[in-house]
Amino acid sequence: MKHRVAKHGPRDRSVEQVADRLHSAAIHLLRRVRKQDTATGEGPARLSALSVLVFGGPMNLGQLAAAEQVRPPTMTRIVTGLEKNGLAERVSDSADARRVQIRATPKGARLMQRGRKARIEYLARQLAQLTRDELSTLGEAVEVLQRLLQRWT
Amino acid sequence: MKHRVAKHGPRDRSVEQVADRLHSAAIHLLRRVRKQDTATGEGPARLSALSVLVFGGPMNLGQLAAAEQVRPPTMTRIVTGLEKNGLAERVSDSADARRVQIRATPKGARLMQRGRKARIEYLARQLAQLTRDELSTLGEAVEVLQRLLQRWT
DNA sequence: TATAATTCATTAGCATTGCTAATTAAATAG
DNA sequence: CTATTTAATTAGCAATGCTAATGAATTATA
Repeated sequence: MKHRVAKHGPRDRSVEQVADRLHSAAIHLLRRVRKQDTATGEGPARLSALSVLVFGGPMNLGQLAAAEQVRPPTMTRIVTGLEKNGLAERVSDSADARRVQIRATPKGARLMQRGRKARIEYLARQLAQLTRDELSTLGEAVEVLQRLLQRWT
Repeated sequence: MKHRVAKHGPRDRSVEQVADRLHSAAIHLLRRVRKQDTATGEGPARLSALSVLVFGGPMNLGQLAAAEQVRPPTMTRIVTGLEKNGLAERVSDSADARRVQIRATPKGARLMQRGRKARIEYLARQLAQLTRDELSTLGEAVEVLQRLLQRWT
């Protein structure tokens, strides 16, 4: 027990410190990057859903809602907005008439690629200020995060 | 020139790769953490503004709007909401009657501390799955990010 | 098979949060 | 003393989140 306690105390504090800073950094990072996205003329929810459609392929409304961690009525409205702007379309499911397949249109895919490009280039311009070591650390950390997010409960 | 190009090509691709993944990871991280915050009964904009007040001290509405990167009318409404719930209050500025000082109430400070605690503990529980090395990498990366965000243009 | 229960999407209605334009009140400049 | 500028607010629009209720289709069951 003793060595467990001795290991746990400092470890936990460090974990919480990282957690706190990570949270803060994520907020401030996204707040800045988001401004780039306004150039597309679409809101964040639509862009995020469109991104899932473009990079993940067509899916049902319910699946899309789950992927975006949003309730179905919310996703209904997001998809309606995307459809209105010609970025996605509803396709009726032949097997089950209750379901609706949602898929990105070519226009939607183009907008997504463009927006993604602008966003990443903007971020990359900022990251270019880092030293090679710092960038390398950041790269490793992002991979750690990706793995963590995959098995997140 | 030649060695610059040789260094630049691969470097840029890597920067963009990190940028892309960083963006995605930040989005998904916050999306999950945000759900914890709903337990406070306050929306994200109010919690974020309250956080600035609690940890940064009282300030004018305009300053608060700038700190939160929103327009003054938006902040007016956020402050009104906080005030309605007894979490912050408006204090008239003695020097300049156009200005309004906003400050967190004790209740607001308590809610903030509690919310922050819950949020960080939640995040920390997830981070606790990481190895010591992974956590250390993440810790370093977060510091890199913090420095970068400070000198962000 | 006929009916009951479930599932998927939508509609309706509410609250929050972002914006711009216009307004009000106060301070400052000319 | 008037004109301009500045700080905050009000008014009004759009996007995004929610729950509850509805409609339509599928699946389970009596």
